[in-house]
Amino acid sequence: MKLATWNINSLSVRLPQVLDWLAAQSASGSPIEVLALQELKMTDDKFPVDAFTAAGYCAQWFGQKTYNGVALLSRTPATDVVKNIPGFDDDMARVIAGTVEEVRVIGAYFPNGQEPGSDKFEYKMEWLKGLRKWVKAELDAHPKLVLMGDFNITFDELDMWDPVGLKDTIHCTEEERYHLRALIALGLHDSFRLFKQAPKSFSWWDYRDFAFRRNRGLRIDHILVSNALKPLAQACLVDKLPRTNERPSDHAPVVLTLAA
DNA sequence: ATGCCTCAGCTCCTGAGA
Repeated sequence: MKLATWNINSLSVRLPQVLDWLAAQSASGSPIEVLALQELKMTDDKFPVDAFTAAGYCAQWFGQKTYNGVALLSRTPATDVVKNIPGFDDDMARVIAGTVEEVRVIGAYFPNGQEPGSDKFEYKMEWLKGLRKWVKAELDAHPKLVLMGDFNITFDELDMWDPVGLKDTIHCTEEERYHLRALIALGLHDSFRLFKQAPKSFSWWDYRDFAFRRNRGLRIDHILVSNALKPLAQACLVDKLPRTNERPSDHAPVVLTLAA
């Protein structure tokens, strides 16, 4: 069973690439069972549900005008769908959760935070606290759980192209990483680091300055698995191929393979 | 310190992203 997360930075622009990628994965013999998308940047009425149905996917979505917006695609229907964090008042569409094949899947677009000390950074910290409280309850109810998405946080220097120059900048501050480790402490694991990875492995590269070609990126898109799922994890990879497309998203998809 | 790029929208500039 393959699960993936991808911040596609406008679904209107990237829909053909998403469909191509899903088709290519299926053609390779192991289709993506669940795909979490972030940054749809569209209202719910614009969501291309027919295109995904035709591609063999069920869809749940939670859109918003201009910014944010998340979706959960799955080959079998998702049940018990939740949008945003229960109990956390939020006017941004950032979270969608559902149960697929007995696995609780949470797809999330974490706040960017803009700059340490800013209002947006404070919002990010409050959002992270709200998320943690809810994920703790979700884990109690669903031991087989995956939390994946665009976290907008690096774990450590391995996730940074320039650990010195980017020290304490947004996505790389101690305060953000504290919250990321607190999520891990609930009983989750960074599936990417369960496996040997090439040095300088990233999931996002700035559009500017030929950052992708120079591999100047960050690893900010993650797939966390619960204790119960950890023994089933077989591989976790960043698929950089879609980042070489014409008009790519600035993020690449991350793919986790779980034993059946 | 800023632009470098990309996207959406109150669209020929601005805000935001990361």
